[in-house]
Amino acid sequence: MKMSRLFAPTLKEDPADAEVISHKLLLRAGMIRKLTAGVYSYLPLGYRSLRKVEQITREEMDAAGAQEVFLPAVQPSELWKESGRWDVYGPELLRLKDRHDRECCFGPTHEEVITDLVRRDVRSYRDLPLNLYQIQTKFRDEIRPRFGLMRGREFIMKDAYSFDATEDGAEESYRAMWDAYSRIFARCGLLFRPVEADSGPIGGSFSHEFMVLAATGEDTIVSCDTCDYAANMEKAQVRACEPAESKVPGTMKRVTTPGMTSIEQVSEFLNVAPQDLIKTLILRTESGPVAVLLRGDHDLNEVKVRNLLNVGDVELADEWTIEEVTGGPLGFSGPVGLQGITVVADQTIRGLTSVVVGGNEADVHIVDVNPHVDFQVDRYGDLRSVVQGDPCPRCGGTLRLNKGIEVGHVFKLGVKYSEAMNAKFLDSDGNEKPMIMGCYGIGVSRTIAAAIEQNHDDDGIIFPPPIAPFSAIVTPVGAKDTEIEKTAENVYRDLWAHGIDVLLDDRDERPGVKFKDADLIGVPFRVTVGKKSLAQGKVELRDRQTKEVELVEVSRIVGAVKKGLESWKPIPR
RNA sequence: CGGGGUGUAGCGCAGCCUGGUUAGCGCGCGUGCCUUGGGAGCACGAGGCCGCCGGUUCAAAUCCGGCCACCCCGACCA
Repeated sequence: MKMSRLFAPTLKEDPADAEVISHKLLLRAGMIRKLTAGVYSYLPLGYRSLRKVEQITREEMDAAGAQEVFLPAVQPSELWKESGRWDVYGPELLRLKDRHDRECCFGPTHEEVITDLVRRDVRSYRDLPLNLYQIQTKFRDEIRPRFGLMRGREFIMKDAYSFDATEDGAEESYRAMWDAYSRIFARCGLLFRPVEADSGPIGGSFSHEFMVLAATGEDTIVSCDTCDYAANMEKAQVRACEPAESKVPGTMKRVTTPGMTSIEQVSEFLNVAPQDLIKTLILRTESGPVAVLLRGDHDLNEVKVRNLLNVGDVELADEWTIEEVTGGPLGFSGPVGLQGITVVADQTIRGLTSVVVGGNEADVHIVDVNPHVDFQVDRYGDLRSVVQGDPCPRCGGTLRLNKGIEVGHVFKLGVKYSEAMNAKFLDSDGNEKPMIMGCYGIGVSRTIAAAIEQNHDDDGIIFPPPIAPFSAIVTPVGAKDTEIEKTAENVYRDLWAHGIDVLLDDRDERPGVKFKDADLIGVPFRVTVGKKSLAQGKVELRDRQTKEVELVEVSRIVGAVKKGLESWKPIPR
């Protein structure tokens, strides 16, 4: 492709409405343009990159035994009512009406459609296992789309669905997808980590998220520095700790703490460490209010509370509820003397003695309080979020926190949809059973954004070659010079003939402009054809990632570019 | 949906508070000259429903009201 004909409008300045780096660079590099909030057009460069991610995904999905299909984007409400999600999904589901006033939606996901498809034609265990996937546009009407391709409303997703006759088979399908995903992201040239994720009410450890490591990621990944334990923040377990030896309990005392409502304030005012405070959070749940006790320096993990209490949703209670439940105002809640409310405590509390708690009265805290002596706890559990340096729940090593971007999710669905939608098969024993399902998603467009978040510098994008729109660019520089132009053209044709996606910057621009654009759009290798080196029969090969320049004889440039592309490795930055 | 902010040329912005000739600047775009190893220089030029609707006024980009769009923070996010 010749640059003079390429539709890639690059920008010198950051567009005002872009906040994160991938969004800015995608716009500046002329890869995408916004149509409306959370909805983007892919220009040639953006679409080429997208297609490369798609192609890698296809190859690995096919290799893993999955088959590609293409399902409708517009779906009838009947299917969603059958699965029960029409009423549950909420405003994120884009609902439409056709001319006959029939309700439809634009698919945010395809469990309903695929389950319907499979139940019609799959009757026997002999037809299982089956794994079908598609790459398609999804629409989720997010409350607040942001960050360009990172969280659009319309986006490209690869979604796969597996159907198995047995639990073992379902686990095997899951494993195959897990492996395929690892290969896909590795082949894309990305640094990533599969992490355990909370699987919600279905239970089990059958959910993993694939996280691209990037300092700007929105999600926090917890990983062990000794073993391969890795989980997201919601799921990461805190290693059970031994109860402390019971010291001789002191006698609790009420003290005045005027206006001291936060842990920091109380800690400073009474001159005690936050670790010696207990914070008492009042939560509202569908089965009434609950008091949760945490050590002062720890943070609540709502998912863990939901799982322990087996409730659907929890939220922090408002002032009014707190006053009703504890008798005191917000900021002074404590477990001593609490009546008629379930008290659950993080396991860490078990080991504490002589702590400070709220007095359930304005401007009052209580010091020298001892669990089990001065108050009772109904249930203990792991209720806090992991912090950097916590011991690994598996091996005792040290846990580290890193930022990441979720690009893939593998999930064991079980029989949720097959039962609701009557997707059954006849087993070898003659019994009708629901199929066991799994679903597996990759945010294809988000992967591009994540790749940029992970790989960029001040000059622009540093695309890993497998997903770069073009692998190389030939840049003739210097005054109009027939020999330079001719050599550049020949090198370009040569690279092209050897199957390398190559650009020729044939624009009548000054060298600086060409260099800036090549860097901005992230072409992995640049072949500069200029006067100085050409006098020795050589051209320059520059690595976008390392910025290293190598002088190469014109006749050897194809080999040098190929070698560079093949030996490319992601560098943590 | 709550809080904050912004809509003026393709992009980035000034002008608005304190209404008044022809609405500016930088980049980009076109033409010419010149220049050519990291976003050059000069000259000329094209390009505007000043977000939309209504109101106040002799007069509105500017003041008032309504609406719309977009961005940020929060709640939310297979």
